[in-house]
Amino acid sequence: MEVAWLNRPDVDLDLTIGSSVLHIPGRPSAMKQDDDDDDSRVKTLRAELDRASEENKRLKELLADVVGKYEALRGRMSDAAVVVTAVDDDCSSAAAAAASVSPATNLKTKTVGGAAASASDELTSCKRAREESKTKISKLCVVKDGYQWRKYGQKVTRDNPCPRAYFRCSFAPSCSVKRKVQRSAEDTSILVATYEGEHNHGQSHLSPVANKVPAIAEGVPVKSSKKAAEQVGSVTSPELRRSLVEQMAVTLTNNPTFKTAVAAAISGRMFH
DNA sequence: CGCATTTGACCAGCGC
DNA sequence: GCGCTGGTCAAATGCG
Repeated sequence: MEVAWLNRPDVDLDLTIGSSVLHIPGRPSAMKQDDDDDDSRVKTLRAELDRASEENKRLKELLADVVGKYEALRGRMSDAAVVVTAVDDDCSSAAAAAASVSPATNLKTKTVGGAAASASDELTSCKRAREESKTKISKLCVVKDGYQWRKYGQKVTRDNPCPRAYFRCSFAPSCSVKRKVQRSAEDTSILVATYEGEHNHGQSHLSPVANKVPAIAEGVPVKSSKKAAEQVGSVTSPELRRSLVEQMAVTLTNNPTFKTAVAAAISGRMFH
């Protein structure tokens, strides 16, 4: 959209009227009385015109300001559209496993389409916040990596005030994989996940290899722990990385909640 | 009523 | 041996 009329040549906003406008050439100056009257009238008119010019100037500045803000807003709208599009399109190049920035109402563990989403300690501890504002989009990420996790413990560790949650894979009773999830001490918006062990069973909707990048699977920029780093290190080949990216892309593309959440988050940033 | 989560208690490893 | 810390257990609790 464009404020086209602003640039039209037939619309001239400059209403400044110079003193010459009031000059009446060739007028006889003999009649003193009339001259005095004229002088006072001229002064009055000039003063009025000065006021009008002043107001015009102010209005012009105001309009310029509004147009500037409009253009800025338009630019941000474009950027937002690019982001959404990127999520939509670049899903084909995103990382492995399902990760979703979800509305808080999805925080509780649910089984969806055979895959399970496990909530971390932080997620469950924020139930109150969820109840307080169900319409707000949470910054928290619902963990969704294709496996079913069962929480079996929680502990506050020494180096981090945020509690650490312990999960076991409940997809198969014999599976010994464990997962630890803890909010980063430096940035509480970051969830750090650590995986231990290997799944000895198939995955519900993702290939087992996706599980080897737990950090990415959490949908958060993870500061990899030693063990997680070891596991991530096992998928450093470009082919494998590409594969993981494609898998995550598909998952995100098919996740309407993710799209909605991203759009809501963007609009929330724009108007606050 | 069944299942998942919560949470305090317990255990093991490690450093002093 | 003691204390600290991380990890696990299991009874209690909540929810659908």
